[in-house]
Amino acid sequence: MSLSQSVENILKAIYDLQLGDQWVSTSALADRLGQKPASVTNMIQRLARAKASLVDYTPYRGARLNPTGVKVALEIIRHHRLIELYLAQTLGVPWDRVHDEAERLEHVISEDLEDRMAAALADPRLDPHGSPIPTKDGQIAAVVGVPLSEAPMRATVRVTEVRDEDANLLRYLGAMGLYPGAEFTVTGREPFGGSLHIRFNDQDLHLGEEALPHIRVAVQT
Amino acid sequence: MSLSQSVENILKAIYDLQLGDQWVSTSALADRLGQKPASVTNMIQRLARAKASLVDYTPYRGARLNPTGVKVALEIIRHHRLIELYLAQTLGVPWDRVHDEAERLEHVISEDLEDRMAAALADPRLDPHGSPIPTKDGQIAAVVGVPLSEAPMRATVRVTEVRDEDANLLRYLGAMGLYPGAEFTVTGREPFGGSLHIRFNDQDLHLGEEALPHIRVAVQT
DNA sequence: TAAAAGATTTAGGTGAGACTAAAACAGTGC
DNA sequence: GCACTGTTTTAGTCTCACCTAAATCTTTTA
Repeated sequence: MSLSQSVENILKAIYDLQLGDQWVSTSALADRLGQKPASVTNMIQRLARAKASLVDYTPYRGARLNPTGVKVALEIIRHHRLIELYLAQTLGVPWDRVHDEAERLEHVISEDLEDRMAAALADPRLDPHGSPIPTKDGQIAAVVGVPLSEAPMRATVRVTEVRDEDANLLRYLGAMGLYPGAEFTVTGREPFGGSLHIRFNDQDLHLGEEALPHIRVAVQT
Repeated sequence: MSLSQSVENILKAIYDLQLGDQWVSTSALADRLGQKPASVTNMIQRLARAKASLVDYTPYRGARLNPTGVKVALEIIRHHRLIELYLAQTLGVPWDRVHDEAERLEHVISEDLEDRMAAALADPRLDPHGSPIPTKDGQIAAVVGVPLSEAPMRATVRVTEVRDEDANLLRYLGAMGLYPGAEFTVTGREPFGGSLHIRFNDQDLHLGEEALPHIRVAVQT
């Protein structure tokens, strides 16, 4: 039961976009995958009427993963995040580049290689962006922290996760040393739009509004 | 100028089968690639009439790489062999399994990753099977040694290379410790067929005729 | 509540990469 | 030098993964 890269990518996209047991629209998927909605509809329909189906599909509602689909998606995400951490840790690939590399590698590594990387990293729980790595048996830790946009004013917070898709943001944060684990204080918020001023490491930084949903923080007590 | 995996594979196959500037037949390529001759003809024709052509093709004669094609093929082979060595050395993948893994990975690693692996291995010259790794600028060392079938009787020889495609042979040789660098003596040859008896490490081993062309040795003076 | 706006699907098309069956060609043997 | 044999190409078909344009459905709004 080996899947094409296209299928693996669409499963991953559904997993990422699905909230609870809600449906994911074809246009949201098309957006995420950089394809046209009609193309996604087509793929999803083929996927849904395959024998060993992984997704449920209702016309005009959208798609969602069934339990088997979730398991498969988590396997792919495990590959992705293990590879990211391996590349960062062992080969020194900067954290803003590991995503693109993992995006291609995740589809072609064997289970054996997965196991060897995991062992070399001593069964890690988090990737370089702070995202949890699913276990081999398909468990995934709950998300920690809240989006930075919801952090209270003047609070001291610790970065728990930075979403890995936006290489520019990662480069910017990385240059500042603002990795998961770093602590900073929320010093101000623009009245409209909501971009944020923070104090980190004796520097005042400004985070644009579009960056905030990509950053999760835990408010320190 | 990024090539599909199918195209990369066919270029590699032509490189492997091409002797000097001779033509490689479509059926030989089909054999090597596990496809039908008609499929190969089709692919080659498309390849040959592409603008930036990498292969010459003459109907009923076959295909061969032009200088640009050779350069591209060597880049892919560099990827393949670097990956093999990296997996063996760094992750402990046994030498009979690195080939299959590299076969998939070679098409998806970035130049940056190639460089990082090469640096981690201190710019290696040979892969785990003793095959030369092309340099980044497309040079490749000459083959060392002769096929074991041509080794003289009672000679002491040193293994220089074992072709990586036959996992069973690699497993057998590996179990004996017979890696590149190992020395043994040719003790006997079967009159017909030509399978070989050797003495290595105080053991008498028997190598079937089909194994001999896959093993290259340097005769010790 | 009906029409407009927006989202989604259907219909039809393309190119890559494979296949089979049939036709064309090349090399050999008489 | 011609027929036979085996190789190679041509012709036609299939699936996958995308696309555009047109039709259909859903939701919003007047």
